[in-house]
Amino acid sequence: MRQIGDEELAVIAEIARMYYVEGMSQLDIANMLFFSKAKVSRALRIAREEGIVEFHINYPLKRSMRLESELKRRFGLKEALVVTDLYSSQNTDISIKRIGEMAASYLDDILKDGDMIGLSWGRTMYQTVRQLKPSSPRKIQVVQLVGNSTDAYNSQELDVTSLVQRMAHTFQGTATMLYAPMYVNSDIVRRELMKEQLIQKALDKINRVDYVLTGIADVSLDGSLNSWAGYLTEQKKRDLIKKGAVGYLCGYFFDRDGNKLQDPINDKIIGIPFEKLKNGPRVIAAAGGVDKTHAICGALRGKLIDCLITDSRIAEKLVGPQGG
Amino acid sequence: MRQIGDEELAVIAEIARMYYVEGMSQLDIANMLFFSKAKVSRALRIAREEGIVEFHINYPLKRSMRLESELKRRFGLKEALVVTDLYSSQNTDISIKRIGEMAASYLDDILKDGDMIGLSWGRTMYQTVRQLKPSSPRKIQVVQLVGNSTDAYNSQELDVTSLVQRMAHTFQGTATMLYAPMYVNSDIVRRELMKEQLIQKALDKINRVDYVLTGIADVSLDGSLNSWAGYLTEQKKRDLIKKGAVGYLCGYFFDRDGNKLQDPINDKIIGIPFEKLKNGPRVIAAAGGVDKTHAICGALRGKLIDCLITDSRIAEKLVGPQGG
DNA sequence: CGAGATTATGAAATTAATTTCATTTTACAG
DNA sequence: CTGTAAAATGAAATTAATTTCATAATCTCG
Repeated sequence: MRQIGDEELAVIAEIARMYYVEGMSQLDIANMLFFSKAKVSRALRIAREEGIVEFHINYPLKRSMRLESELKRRFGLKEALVVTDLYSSQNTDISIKRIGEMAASYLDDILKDGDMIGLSWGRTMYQTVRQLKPSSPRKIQVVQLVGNSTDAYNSQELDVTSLVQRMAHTFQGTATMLYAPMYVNSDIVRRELMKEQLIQKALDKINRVDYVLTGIADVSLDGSLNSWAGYLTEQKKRDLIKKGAVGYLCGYFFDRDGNKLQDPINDKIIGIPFEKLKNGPRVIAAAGGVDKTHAICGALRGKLIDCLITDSRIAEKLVGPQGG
Repeated sequence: MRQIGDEELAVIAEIARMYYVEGMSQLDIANMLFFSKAKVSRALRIAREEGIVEFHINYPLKRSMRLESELKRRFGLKEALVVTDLYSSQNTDISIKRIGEMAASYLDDILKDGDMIGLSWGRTMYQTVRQLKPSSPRKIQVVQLVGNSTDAYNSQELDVTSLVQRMAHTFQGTATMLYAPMYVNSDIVRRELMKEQLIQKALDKINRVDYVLTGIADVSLDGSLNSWAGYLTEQKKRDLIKKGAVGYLCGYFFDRDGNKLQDPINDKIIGIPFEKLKNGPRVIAAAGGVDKTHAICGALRGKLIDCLITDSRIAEKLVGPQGG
């Protein structure tokens, strides 16, 4: 993508301010700054694309009580939050933003002084952390649940470590990082690494978290394929799917019944133990997007999660006749 | 103004989300919700007007170092912050928002644990407090500098007390309120009131603040006239202007040299003593808008303030040949 | 330096958003 | 119930924003 200079960015920001904040017309802006109308229009597009201008809706997201109680009943969930729209968006990014907003407000509701919460990685986690607006600060402990993935889609911000630190900072709590890669191939190296003081201490904290906050990824040939690039080969993915993988959560691939998949990759993880997910902390999964139904359904059937935050489109499918 | 129902508000919020957040066209939204295009367009107007959608520009405001140092030199200010535009907005509300944004970021820079800051009232104060985004919490003490004005333009949010509480809450500091009217006509009543424990304690704190944060209002026949309505009669204003009043700050009317105006109204105040402004705390004044130049100039000449936060249009006039 | 490719530009064409205006619906006093 | 005023509505006209397209500027690599 094309690079935008600093000076240019300032002009774009100014144009965005004039248009959105001041409500000037593009024509007036163009005349004032001696630009063509086209240039102003293009500047505004860049402002939106680059996040120079952000839109915020001061109105709470709508929830569907019907779907929430149906989900709870059907899958024995302790809690369910279903974000509804008046229409159904087909855009994954937007679903994820909305689910993240809902998750952020839920966390603000439930977290209390002294709580320990473990964080996983992914776009939904990023959107959740980004949108946290604590109504009051809390001395929570935020713990990194899994090691760092190779490059977290090449973005600093999506990195687990950053998320953990950001969340801790937002609540004015403390952050505990797990300074290790998510997967370590050599058994010997992994075992030794896990004995290191620093790692050991983090793993110990992971075992004591009150809450686990994670996303759920779907494993399919199309789907979120691209996101995984650079860190899971196309071949390996096909292999996993053949073995029955439908979803992925906290580093583990699981099948349609939510069982940990029999594959070496699932034993190379540095992070929260799989069994710990099923008993112990309250596992909050925030997940949505174009089609994560199978993945979420697997996680639900395997009782991997206690609280699901999703959107109405997915919830409808989950409670539908073929759902449970 | 017309009343908008709750259900309708939800629809408007949803439309705003679809248009601004998701980037859908108004036509698509109209088709999806079975509305006319006109209705969607009107809903979006309401969303903007009612603040259901808010625009945020992720780019720092530009400052003019030239004007800042010139102001400091010319008026012996300890500090000056000048917000610049690529163009000159004629809209007072927007100037005030921008100055408030700058003031908010300045406060985040300077306030330290244990600092005591006194707050005055007005639209600029409101915009400042609203836009505070502490980079870290601080145990500051926020003190109400003047009593409550009769109705603060009929708006709860603009009320000094609310501002003080909100600022304290934002920084996670403490709030000290001055539970009294700003002006008390009867000398006896005023003196007795000031002896009350609660008031006395507040006044005592006021005398010990490290910073004073205030706006500056201009006193002129047109100008911000309307804002003062209900609390200063047209006749009284004419009278004050005849006596030489050009500006107003922390409850006091002052003349073009920044001297406290000789008028009974200036002795009926419950709040920070006038002399205290000139020696003691660092007085930070945030002020701008269509024409506050005379008022600000008076305050500067009288050395009523130590730090001025304003916009480039006013700063240019202040440093211009006729300025000092 | 220069040929080819890439990117930037603004006038004009197209598409989208807003406003007008005539009509319908709703609110409400009698 | 009326009758009247006020508010809401959508088709059409107007105005605003975006995209296209032809051209100009800039960058890239031999």
